[in-house]
Amino acid sequence: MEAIAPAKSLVEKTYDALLDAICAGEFRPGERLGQDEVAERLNVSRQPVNSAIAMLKAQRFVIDTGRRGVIVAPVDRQLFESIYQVRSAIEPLAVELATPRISPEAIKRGREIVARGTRLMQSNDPSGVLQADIDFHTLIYELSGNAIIVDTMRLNWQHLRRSMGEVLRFPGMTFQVWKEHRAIFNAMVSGDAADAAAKMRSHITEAPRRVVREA
Amino acid sequence: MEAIAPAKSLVEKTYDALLDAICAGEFRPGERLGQDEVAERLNVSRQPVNSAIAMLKAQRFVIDTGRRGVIVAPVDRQLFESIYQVRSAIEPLAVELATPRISPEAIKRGREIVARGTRLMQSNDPSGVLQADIDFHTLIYELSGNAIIVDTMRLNWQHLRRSMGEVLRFPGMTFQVWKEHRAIFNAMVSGDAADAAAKMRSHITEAPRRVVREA
DNA sequence: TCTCGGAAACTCGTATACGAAATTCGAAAT
DNA sequence: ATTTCGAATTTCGTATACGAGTTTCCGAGA
Repeated sequence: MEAIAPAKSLVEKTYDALLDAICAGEFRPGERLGQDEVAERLNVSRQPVNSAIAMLKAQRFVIDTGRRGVIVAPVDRQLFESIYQVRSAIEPLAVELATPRISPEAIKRGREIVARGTRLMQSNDPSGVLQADIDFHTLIYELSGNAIIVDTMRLNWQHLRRSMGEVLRFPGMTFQVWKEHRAIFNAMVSGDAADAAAKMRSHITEAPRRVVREA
Repeated sequence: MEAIAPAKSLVEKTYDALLDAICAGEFRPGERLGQDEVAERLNVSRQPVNSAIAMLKAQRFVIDTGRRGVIVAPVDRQLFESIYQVRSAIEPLAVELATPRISPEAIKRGREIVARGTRLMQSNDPSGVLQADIDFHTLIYELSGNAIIVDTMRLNWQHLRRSMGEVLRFPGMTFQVWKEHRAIFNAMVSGDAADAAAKMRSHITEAPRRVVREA
């Protein structure tokens, strides 16, 4: 029952590869992204690379220097804070919308994610925990039935991956967070949307305080 | 004191032209968008058109048919509702953030927009009123100092333009709305962020009820 | 040694070319 | 008249080519 593979174009593959490389920190902030260089690395012509970079530019992952191509955008504390401000408003909404739409399969999947996150916490696997964090929140976005939330937050999480890659300790990297995830999800399962949303609100509001703060 | 013109590339110009044409309803939903056709119409080669369409695809303004190019996305009531759900969360936040950052020039500009919107209401100019509506909310996004809000809502308003182009009466097309705008802005000017945010919340929550509802 | 000028090399944006997939259209068969 | 099969046409995705603007580099002059 796999959704049919849409046969990605080279532009899409290039975009995905670049975005992932940037967010995983394989390209350093400020580093120049040459089209020839990327094209050779991915074994495509410059044409798909040019298109992909245009999209990354519109999404603030790279910056146009005006003269010779683009550079990887610096990791911006302002952007990080902007995203958390937005999350403080969007996440509780997503929970409200998702709670009455939760399904047995979703419950199963949610519990699996919480268990996985908690387990990876114990085995001290930062990137695994981050992925579980993303998965947990993305599950809620998808359950919300709101396509705008899904799309918007997908991009925002990519930005967050960058910020969190810089510091080893990130908001999801504590036991407290996974206790909160569990509590939020339990409230959702029990159908108490208001309680779940309130728990989510404080979850997000407290999260940035847990990050090491630096200019 | 004009910001220097960034010398837009053909890709950007093509993207802007296509987006505006789609949102203004010049291309009908479901209509095929041929690259050659667009290229000729804008006097550019297919290359910038291809890039621009790739971006529009990622932003849901056009849909890939898989076989021969793309079609203009149908105006989707679900999308409209999703955006209003998001706005119900984002707009009050934007007001909270913007209120303590308001400047004398911003006050001047805000009053000008409200006056213009009210005036165009009276002269029965729907597209002018819509533009004033967009301007009013965009001013608040910009004052919020939150780049994510600015970027996200710019795209969302383009989607809304499409929805509202379908129905002659849209949420901004009533006197009540402009009375509310004025009240919100006055609360912001007086520095009462909580009151302004509350007023904005009900402004957004009530708005969709004012639109003619149709499948 | 340091500065300056200009030529060579690089890199990007855009145009054009090419191959593959899909659609269209017409002719032959029923 | 209708259906079917395949060749011609259309159109896209991607590669390659080209022109313009920048940067780099090196040698001449101070």
